[in-house]
This record gives sequence, structure tokens and C-alpha cells, in this order.
Amino acid sequence: MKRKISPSEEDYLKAIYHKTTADAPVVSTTLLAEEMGAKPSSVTDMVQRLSEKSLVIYQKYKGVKLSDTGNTKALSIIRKHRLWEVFLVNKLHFSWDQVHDIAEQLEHIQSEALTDRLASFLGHPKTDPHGDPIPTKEGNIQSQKKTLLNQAPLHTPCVCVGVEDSSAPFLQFLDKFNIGLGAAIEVKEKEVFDGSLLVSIAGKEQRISKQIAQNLYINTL
Amino acid sequence: MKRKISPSEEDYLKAIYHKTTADAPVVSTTLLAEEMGAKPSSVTDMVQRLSEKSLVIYQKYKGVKLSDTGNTKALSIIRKHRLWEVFLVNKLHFSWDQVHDIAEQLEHIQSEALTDRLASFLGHPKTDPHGDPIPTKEGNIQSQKKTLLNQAPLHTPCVCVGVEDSSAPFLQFLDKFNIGLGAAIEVKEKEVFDGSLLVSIAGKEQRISKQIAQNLYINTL
DNA sequence: TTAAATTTTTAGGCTTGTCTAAATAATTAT
DNA sequence: ATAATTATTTAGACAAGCCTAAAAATTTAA
Repeated sequence: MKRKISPSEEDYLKAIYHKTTADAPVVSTTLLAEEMGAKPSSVTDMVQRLSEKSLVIYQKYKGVKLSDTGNTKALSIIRKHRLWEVFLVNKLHFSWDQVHDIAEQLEHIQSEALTDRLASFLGHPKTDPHGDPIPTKEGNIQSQKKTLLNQAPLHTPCVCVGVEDSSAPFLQFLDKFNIGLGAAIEVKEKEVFDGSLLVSIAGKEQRISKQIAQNLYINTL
Repeated sequence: MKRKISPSEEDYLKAIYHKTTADAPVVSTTLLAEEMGAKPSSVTDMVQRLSEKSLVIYQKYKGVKLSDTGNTKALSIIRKHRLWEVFLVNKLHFSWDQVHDIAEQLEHIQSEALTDRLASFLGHPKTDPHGDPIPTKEGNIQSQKKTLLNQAPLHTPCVCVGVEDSSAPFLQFLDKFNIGLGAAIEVKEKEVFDGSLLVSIAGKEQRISKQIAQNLYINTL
């Protein structure tokens, strides 16, 4: 009953997880193809195989979503991915823009004991280096109420808690502005014309484009 | 010119490395098939592919050996394998009989930066948890003069430096005898009849079968 | 030194995961 | 409401890695 899941299948489960939300509970093969860097026809193929294994719920022409088993599996992969990211940053001193590709590989290592011990070695971290929550062994994931810097109140001390876009270029860009997780940010001024913000970061005032502000999560203190 | 090497191809290179020596510089497809848990015909297939990629030197019906590039690649995989074993034992506190299968997977992770930082994080260890030498980044491997407990001189203080057989059952068996790397061993008596030894391990006298003694490496102090 | 036994390779097939091209369903626009 | 467009699936092909069965080369034995 419990067939093995290949690395490729795991990647699909993860992609489906990331592309479905409460609002849009199913994802189309085309969107999934884009996410996976594959052709829609290949996705149809794979999704049908995953459906036979009861990992996804798939209706022809209607899209696909994870089954309960598939969801659990996806969360376990995401857990491993994020734990490895913490390891790479905290222990091996990689920067937050370098870890994604390596963690993409490490997430497929199969050994529950390894994951358990890794989590313990890292001190059971709650979030990864980009501020994303790490699911528990039991598959619980803490969905935080996320506020974009965009919508932050004026003249209120805030702290950076995550990024929406975790691509290397964006993260490197943030580094130039000295913005990292935990950085103190306060919005001084909001420009109506282009949506840019005047913010103080670590005491220094800087102007930040709308595009940046739309991809940074903050919490008020 | 520099084609990608698949995990499976890496496994073959490693197997060829382990099955060839100065005495027997080539290995047969049958022996390799045994090592890989595959049929000889499958091995012929793969070996021909590897030959096209110039990773091995293969002569039909004559056997196969590594090319210089293949040797370098094999050493890099062995380096990764053994570094991960050190990580698993020293940092995650696995026992030496638990790490092989996990390292089998970790050795295929592709990132030179990762290997470099891992080595540095571990303090550039010279040997793995079984006493096997870790090749350097440059592909140098220290071939130690290995003495089997079998051939150890009588009444001479020795120290355990490695194992010939690193299968889980054998390692677990050694644990029962309190034999680990660095353990002090002295041969008190050699039984001619069955080749068994009376040894003192950590001060305690124990009788050890020939089979065990043939698979344990020691150095005199 | 031939014949028998063994080893090794070849040939043809299967699965996974991808592709392109063609067919079909769904959506959008007239 | 029907035609045009777009999205999706099906069909057929291919490479990697494995298999079994058959053929060929090598080794061993008579």
C-alpha cells in the first residue's frame, strides 16, 4: 500500500503545495508546468501517476490538489528543506541567498532519524533563514499573519520577519540595504506617486521602491 | 566536454575504485555486478556508457578500470561520503554502524562549496568513523600501512585504527566487545587450533574469534 | 587441441520522466 | 449561440537504468 515516492514526485508534491491556497484550492497543469520548468503534457502524465498513488486529487481539465497523504508528505519535504537551510546558514555560514539550491537536493535524503537529529542539533528552530515557518514532525505548520512592509503603519517600530520573494537576486539586494531577518524598520513616509517608502533601517534613512516593500514581511513591535 | 555524472554513474565509479587494487588493476563485470547488486548485463551497459564519457577504461571481455578523470571523481565522492559520516557521528551522534546508508545518499549532493564548508566545520578530519582515510580536496588519499589484529605481535600494546568489514552487524558486534577506534588492545595469546585470540580490551581479557581478528586493523604504540 | 563449462556481451523489453505534435475540451469573443 | 482561441490531454518517441534470454568469447578440462 505504501509505495516509494521518487525525488521527482516529491518535487511535484511540493510544487502543488506551494501553488494551492485557501482561495485557490486547485492548481492547473499549466501553472504547475511553469513552476516545475516542464511542459504541461509532462505534468498531466505525472499528476495522473500521483493520482493513482492517492497522493493528489485530480480531475481532468479541472486541476489538481493534494490529498491528505500528499499534504503530509509535502510538509515533511518542506520540513527537511527548511531544516537544512538553517543548518547551512547557522552552522556552515552560508548566506541566505545561497542555500536554496543545496537544500533542494538535501530535502530528498530519506531518513527520519536524520531529520529528527538534525532538528535537535539545530535546537528545533521555528523558522528558516527567510522567516518561513518549519513544519513540525507531526506535520503542523504555523501560518503566521503576515504584513507586507507595504501595509505597515507609519512611524511605528517594526521588525523584518520574512520575505515573499526568496530568490537570490532579491536577497542579495536586501543585503546591500542591510535588511535581514530581525532588522528594525520604521516607515517614515509613503510616496503616493510611485508607492516608494522612506524608511529607517538600523537608524539609517533610506528610500525603498514599492517592489521591495511588496516582498518584505514585517511585524509591529 | 564536461558532461554531468548521474548518481548511478557515481556509484559505479565508486564501486570500480573499491574493487581495483595495485595487484588487480581491472575488475570484471561479474564482480562489479555483485558489488552493485545488479546483473552483469546491466553492468556492461553502464560501463560502456562510462567509457564513452572517458571516465573508465574498458576492454570488452577484459574488465574495466578508472581513467584519471574517473579516479578523481571517485575520490571526490568518497571524500564526501566520509565527511558526511564524520558529521553524522560527531555532530548528530549516530553510532558508527548507522551512518553508511545515510552517507550513501548524502555523497551525491552536488556543491563544492558545501563540501568545503562541511570539511571546515568538522575541523578537516583525516579519517572517517571507521578509520578510513578521507581524500583531500585535491584528491590525495593517504594509504596507511594496515596491520590486521590477526598479525599483531604478542604482548605489545596496540590501538584499534580501523575495520576491514564495515557492515552494521560487524560494527554492532564490536560495540558489544567495547571495541571502537582508539581502543587499547593487547594480544595475550594466539590459539593455533582455530586462530582465535585472547586479548585485553580496556583492561578486560576476552577471547576473540579469528573472523573478528581478520577484520580489525591495529597499530602498535 | 578440441570440447565443455563459464563468463561476458548483445538483443529486446520494461519503467520513469521527459519531450513534440495532434486531438479534444473549455473558455472567450463575436 | 456559435466560432475562434486557449488550455489540457492523448499519442508516440526517446534516454537512462535496469531486466531476461540468447549469442559469442574466453577459460578450463578431457
